[in-house]
Amino acid sequence: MFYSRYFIPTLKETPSDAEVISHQLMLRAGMIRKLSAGIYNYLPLGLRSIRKFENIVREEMNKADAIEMLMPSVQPAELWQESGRWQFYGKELLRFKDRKDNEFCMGPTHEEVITDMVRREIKSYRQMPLNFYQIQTKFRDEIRPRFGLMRGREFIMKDAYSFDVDSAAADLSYEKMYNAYVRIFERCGLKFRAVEADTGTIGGSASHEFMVLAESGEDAIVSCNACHYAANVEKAEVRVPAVATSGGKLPLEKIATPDKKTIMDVAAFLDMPVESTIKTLVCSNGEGAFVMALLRGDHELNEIKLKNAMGWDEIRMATDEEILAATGAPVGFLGPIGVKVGLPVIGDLALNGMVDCVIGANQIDMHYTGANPGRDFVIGRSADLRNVVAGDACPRCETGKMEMWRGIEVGHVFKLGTKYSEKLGATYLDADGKENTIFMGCYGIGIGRTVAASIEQNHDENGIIFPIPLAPFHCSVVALNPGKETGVLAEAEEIYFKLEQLGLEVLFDDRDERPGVKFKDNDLIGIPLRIVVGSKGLAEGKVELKNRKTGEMLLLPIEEAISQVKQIVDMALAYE
RNA sequence: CGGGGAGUAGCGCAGUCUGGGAGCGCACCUGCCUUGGGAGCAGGGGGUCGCAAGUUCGAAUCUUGUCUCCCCGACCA
Repeated sequence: MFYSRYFIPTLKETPSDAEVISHQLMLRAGMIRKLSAGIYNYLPLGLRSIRKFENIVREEMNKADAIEMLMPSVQPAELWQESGRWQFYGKELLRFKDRKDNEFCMGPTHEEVITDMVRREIKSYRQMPLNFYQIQTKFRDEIRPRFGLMRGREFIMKDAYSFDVDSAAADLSYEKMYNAYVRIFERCGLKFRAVEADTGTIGGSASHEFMVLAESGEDAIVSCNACHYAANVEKAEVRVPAVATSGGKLPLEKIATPDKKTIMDVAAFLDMPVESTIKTLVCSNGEGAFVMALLRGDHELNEIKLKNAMGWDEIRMATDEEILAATGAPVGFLGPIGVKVGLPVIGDLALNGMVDCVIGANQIDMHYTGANPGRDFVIGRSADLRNVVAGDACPRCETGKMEMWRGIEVGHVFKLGTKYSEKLGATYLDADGKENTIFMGCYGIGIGRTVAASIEQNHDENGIIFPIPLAPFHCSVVALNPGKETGVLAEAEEIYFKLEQLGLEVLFDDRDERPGVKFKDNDLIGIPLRIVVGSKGLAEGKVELKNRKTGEMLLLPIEEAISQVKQIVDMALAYE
């Protein structure tokens, strides 16, 4: 590609509304431009990277026996009403009507559409297993789009849906996809973790998220430093603590704690370690049900765990007014002793080993000391309710300690079971002629998000450092002073054609610009390898080869520079 | 949806408090010059000051309304 005839509108200054580094660099490198909140134009350079990733995904999906197809982005409301998600999905689903007043939505995902197709076409166990995928534009009317391609409203996604005769067969399909995902992200040269995850609104029995590790990641994840256990903190299990049954020594005593409403204040006021305090939180399912949750003072409530423990669909912290009504006590001094009858009390597992604690007295400006679970108050039930923290013991192995990371969720695989096939009536006849419900799985990869994540993980002060498999071009040829040194331009052009003949994707910087401008642009847009052709080197028959990632710079004979580029690129693209 | 901030040239911003000429840097165009890390000089083009209404002799500036965008939170594959 001749740079002078291409379109790469780079920016010297950082646009003020870009927060994270990948967003800033994609704008500066001329890869994307914003059209509206969370909606972007993919400029030529950005599209090239996106296509690179799409093709890796496509190859690995095909290898894993998934079949490509394409579904519409506009979907009829009827299907969503049938699955029940027309009500459940909320404002995130962009809805509209056509001229005949029929209702439609922009597809945020395609379980309904694919299941509809399958129920019409699949009648026999002989037709399965099946796995359909597509790479397509989705729309989700996010409350707060941000971070450029990382969380857009319109975005490109690869989604796949598997159909199997039973749960065991579905497990195999799931495993195939999981392995394909590992290959995909390994091929891109990204540092990532596959973690156990909550299934959220999609539902289903099990799921893993694929997380690209990056400081700016929106998710907190943990992994064991000894075994393979890794999970999103939303889901990460706590090792059941050994129960100390020694019992409390101190008597229960009510003490005035004027105005001490937070755990830190109370602990400091009473000169007690925070670990000896119990905090009391009240949550609501939003439909009038409440629960009192007890945690060790320094622990953090995991709302998803509590929601799942209660079997609720929704959860939120209760408001101050609701708490007063439900418990009869003001926020800041809540406790389980003498609480209103009928309010369920659930305690975190960590409480089992605690003795002589500080706990709210359910009365303004009062706390109890010497409180002991079991002796002084009853915990209705015990469950894992808290967030895992770094250094916690691994729930799966004996020796491991948990490490914490930030991650960007780029892929998610779900075992759906029969959730959608049942609602939509997707069934088949087995060998005995008996009707059964199809078992499903669904598998997503954020295409644009992965490209953004790769930038988040690979950049320096000069710009993007693309891994070769995702780079818009493998290498560039920079002709120095082409306007004046016509010999240089001709020689550089020849090198450019030779590289292209080797099957390499080359950006030929033939612009009549000063060298500094070209170097800056080349670094900014993240071309992995750069050959500089100048009159001085040419006098000795040499050109300069620079590696964007390592910064290594070599003065080499022309043919050698060409063969080295070829070799480096081939090595980076090889995968097995 | 709650809290905070911002809309002035393609980008980054000043001007607004205290009403009266629409400005600066980068980018762009022309010429000269320069050519290994975003050069220099000279000349030039480009803006309904987000939109609407109001106050005023006069509004980017004051008032009211409205739209959009950004940040934090809640929410969210």
